[in-house]
Amino acid sequence: MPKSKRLLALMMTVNRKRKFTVKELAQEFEVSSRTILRDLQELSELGVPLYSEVGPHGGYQVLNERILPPIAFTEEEAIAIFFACHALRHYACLPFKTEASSALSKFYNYMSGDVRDRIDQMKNRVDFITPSRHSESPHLSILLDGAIDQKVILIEYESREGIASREIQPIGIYASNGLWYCPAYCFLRGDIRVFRCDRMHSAVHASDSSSKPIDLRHVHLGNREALNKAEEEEAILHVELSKEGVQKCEAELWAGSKLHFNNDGTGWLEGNIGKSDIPFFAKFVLGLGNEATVKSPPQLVDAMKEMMAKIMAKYNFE
Amino acid sequence: MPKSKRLLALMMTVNRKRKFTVKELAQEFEVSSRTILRDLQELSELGVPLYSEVGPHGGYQVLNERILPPIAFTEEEAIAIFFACHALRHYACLPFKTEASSALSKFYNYMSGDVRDRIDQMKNRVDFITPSRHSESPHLSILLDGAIDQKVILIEYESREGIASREIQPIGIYASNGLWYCPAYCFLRGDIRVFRCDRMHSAVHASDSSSKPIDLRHVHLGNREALNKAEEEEAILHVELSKEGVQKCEAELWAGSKLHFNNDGTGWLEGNIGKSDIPFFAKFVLGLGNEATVKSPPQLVDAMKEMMAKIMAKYNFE
DNA sequence: TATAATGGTGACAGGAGTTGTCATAAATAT
DNA sequence: ATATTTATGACAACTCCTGTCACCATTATA
Repeated sequence: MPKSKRLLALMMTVNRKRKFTVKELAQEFEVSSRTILRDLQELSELGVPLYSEVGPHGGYQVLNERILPPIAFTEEEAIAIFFACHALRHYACLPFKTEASSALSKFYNYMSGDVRDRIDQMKNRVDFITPSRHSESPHLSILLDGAIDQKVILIEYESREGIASREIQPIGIYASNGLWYCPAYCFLRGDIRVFRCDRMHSAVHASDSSSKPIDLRHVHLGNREALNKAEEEEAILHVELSKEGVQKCEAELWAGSKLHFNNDGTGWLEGNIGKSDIPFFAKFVLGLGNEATVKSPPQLVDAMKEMMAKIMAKYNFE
Repeated sequence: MPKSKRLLALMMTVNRKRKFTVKELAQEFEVSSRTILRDLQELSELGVPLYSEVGPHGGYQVLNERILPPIAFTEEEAIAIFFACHALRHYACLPFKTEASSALSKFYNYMSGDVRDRIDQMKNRVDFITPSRHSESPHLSILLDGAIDQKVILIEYESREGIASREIQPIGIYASNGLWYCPAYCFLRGDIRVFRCDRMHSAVHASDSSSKPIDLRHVHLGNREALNKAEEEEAILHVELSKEGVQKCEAELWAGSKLHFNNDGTGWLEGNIGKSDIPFFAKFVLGLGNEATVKSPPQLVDAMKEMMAKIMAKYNFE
């Protein structure tokens, strides 16, 4: 193999096996150790962060960083990647240790001149907005670890009733509307619940004397909904929606599976809801104003009336 | 210069000048044309999409794609980039011609094994969710072009009053909550307005006999708000919020500048609003239920009462 | 139609750069 | 001590890279 090709191949190999010896590579590439040594020095000069230790159990290592081999991106692709990463700046917290901005600036700097110009032109003209949040979610990494490695996490969680300790086994984390959520198996309830990450005052690996992890490897963000136990008494939700009502509902995550469309843009919500969720839906439907008409359950209409009565009362007497 | 280094340098040069002749490069690199020809063939084999035309004014060209030189990313950075791009899959429409998925799969495939494993582990455990929308926004590219090149765009826009033609000069586009918006100077109103891109039934460059572009180069997504003319009669909004109310308001884009916090997590909304926006705020505050108390303006309270009366009526007589 | 500009290919000799071998050194784990 | 491993220099052998030349094909332009 000619040297120019060997160097590129070496670059990939070296990234694959992060630790290796000169001899090993020499055999793999069918050249002498001396040659590999010379090659590694060249890679080093090209920017591959190599580190070596002499002695038994010594050898070469690639530090921290990985070299991405030359990749062909179309201009559009490069720009799409840029703005996707750019969008992450709206998040106060991310589950990755690094800031996305460091990756972004590397990417930007390596881009050829005209793509960079194009990006500069677009920078203030395109954005993916996420509401920026007041509250922080510092425990994302540990929750994600727990989800990947099937570990039990002990959290202090602030719910409406106050702060309490809970043992949970995370299924994953997701950001929606600028807030981080963590669906997890709750050992207290014996079921899957969604927790808001910014309401966790602390989160640690629950190692000693605590609940044993259960097998949730097959449960992930994509399929967790199907697994919710239906313990609670349910009611059938049926709400007719105007066109504007449909558009507002599309913004709601929970509505995804319940929302149906007519051809003219109007639609309706239909599905089972827990009776304990009725206050939530009452507020929501009230916010839709005249764009929604509740057909069922009657309890929901009652809840709305009650809520309106309270509001009325507030403004009449204040 | 040894060949291995020349190839890398050539890769960059070729990306910089997208069109070039063999002779040109031969002089630049101080080698013969024959060598350059051989080198270019090798680059081609390495994946650089080169295209050549013979004859006068012919020469080499790099097609569409650019080669990113080898970049060193830390594992965390690579992962952050991956998930940022991954998040774009929630969007039905993007202003980039390419799908983000093609860039993503390239990126993924070139990644070294263990980073890929790590990503696979995280794939179903981390997500940035954006509500997926029913409506399409096919005119994003043309709007973005208009914003960058200061062009007037003729759109057919569906507002509450029906469909009408309008001439606008876009300032930029942004996605929020899965919907695309386009702040633009509206020649009809003589002011900056925000349009929803999915309500544009068509969008074309307005070339003939139409309004001339005005100079909006200094106006962009970051500063457009300061430039809104305050023509309309305004009212002072003041709404007190419970803790839960604050959290709901944080999700609203418009609330950013109006939302204030108390130390205990409660807060209030304060700021000027146009009187024509009162119906909007009425619905919004109603959706907050008991979590909000309107202090001002009185017209807002009236609007809420009226709305509640309508809703009440609906359920009493149906 | 001729001409010049451009890419494309094959052959070949000379030589630049690459390679393997050997010697030697230094560090370190067992 | 000994084995393992990186590190460096020198030098001959030799690979493969390079330039030159010859020739062809295509195409814009005079």
